[in-house]
Amino acid sequence: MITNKNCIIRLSRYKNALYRLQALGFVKVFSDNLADSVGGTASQVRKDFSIFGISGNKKGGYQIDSLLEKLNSILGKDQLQKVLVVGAGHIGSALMRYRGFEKEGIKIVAGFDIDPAKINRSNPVPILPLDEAKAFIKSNQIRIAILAVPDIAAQSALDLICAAGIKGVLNFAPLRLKAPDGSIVNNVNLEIELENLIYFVNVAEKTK
Amino acid sequence: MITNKNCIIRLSRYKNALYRLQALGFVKVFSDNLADSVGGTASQVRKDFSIFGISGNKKGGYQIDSLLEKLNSILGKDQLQKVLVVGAGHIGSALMRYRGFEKEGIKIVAGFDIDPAKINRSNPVPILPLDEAKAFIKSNQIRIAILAVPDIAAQSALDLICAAGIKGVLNFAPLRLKAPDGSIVNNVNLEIELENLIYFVNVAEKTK
DNA sequence: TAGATTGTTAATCGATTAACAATC
DNA sequence: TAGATTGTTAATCGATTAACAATC
Repeated sequence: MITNKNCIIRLSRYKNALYRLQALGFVKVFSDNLADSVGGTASQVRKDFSIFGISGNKKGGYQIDSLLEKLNSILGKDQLQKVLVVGAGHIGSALMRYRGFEKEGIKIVAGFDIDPAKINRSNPVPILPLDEAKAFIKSNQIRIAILAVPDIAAQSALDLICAAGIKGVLNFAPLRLKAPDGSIVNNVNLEIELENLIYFVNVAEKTK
Repeated sequence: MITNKNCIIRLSRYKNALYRLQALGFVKVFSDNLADSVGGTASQVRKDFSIFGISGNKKGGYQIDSLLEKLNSILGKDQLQKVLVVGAGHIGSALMRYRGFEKEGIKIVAGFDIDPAKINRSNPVPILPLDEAKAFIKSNQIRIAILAVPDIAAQSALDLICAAGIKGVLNFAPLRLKAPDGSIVNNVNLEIELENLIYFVNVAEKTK
């Protein structure tokens, strides 16, 4: 099955839109409606669904509840996803306290840091010494981590957690990391996001 | 000039790579080297440059310092970019304290919140009442903002700051906002980033 | 000069969109 | 039935890559 990142992101958006439609009392949806809700085309909605073998009714559109079941299953949302945060600095701490993940079935189960002053085992999300990460990852079978450590520490922290069993990492350090074999690293680069925004704002300003 | 977001992101990466090469003592660079540093192809490097009329020497590659000058000018890095943060919750506060923007010439000049308890005018980055945002934006001519408020407040906060003169917004609220005319909204959706990662980790697991 | 590298055009690749037969 | 919507194939679009003449 050939799928690109954008396609999967659209599945997430469809899912979110479907929950909103469901909350409004809708029971079924047409590719047309769904396209409007996420800002795409009806063609693309049907195409995306067909890639995953999701089918509707030739005239009646799609049942929202069964569509949600299928999307949730594809997106791995039929089980709670345990995630850990490496780095308890500003960004890492904010993510540990962020409440938005819960409703998506994502639970941050622990944070890790090398700084002894940051350790706090009685926190709602306990902050543990990085030394203990390996054992924790193995015994809790964690596969996903958020990396929010200083640039200089990022590669070694990545290597450490991947060696312990982490398979997917969301990296906030603004540098390109070498993903160990068998692991995936996605990047959130805030500096580059802002630079990008500044570029397009400048362009819009000039062409005005 | 037709440019897509990916192309501009690559320009940022070239810039960052060039600073690293410069720090290592290099004076010139070939499209080949640069491609290696950012994980692209030499063709694409030359193509990207040609889009912006950047030329090198037929045999001698590119002078790093003059190349950096050109990239910095394109990316608007020849002047300090003043940015404000709307929402002084976990994420907003973390961004205000984040030191990584400075080295990119991006300065967070103020935060805004509706909660009187969050107001702190003597903070290194002062946190002001949202009421004052309009006057602040106008008198300081701010064009870029980071939006980190609860979902429910996001659209109205966006409308408010855009009406005051904000042209580009980096939005952290995980919902699709309607950008007022003349303004650009880019989204950082952490829930969707994690969902995406989880999907690809699951796929890798299955196909193994 | 010979060899190497650029700059640009052409070819390829992949993703999106349009079209339409199937069908409820 | 007539009309509307899906599912899929074909066409289009845009971005990336390859190729190569120009040239240092």
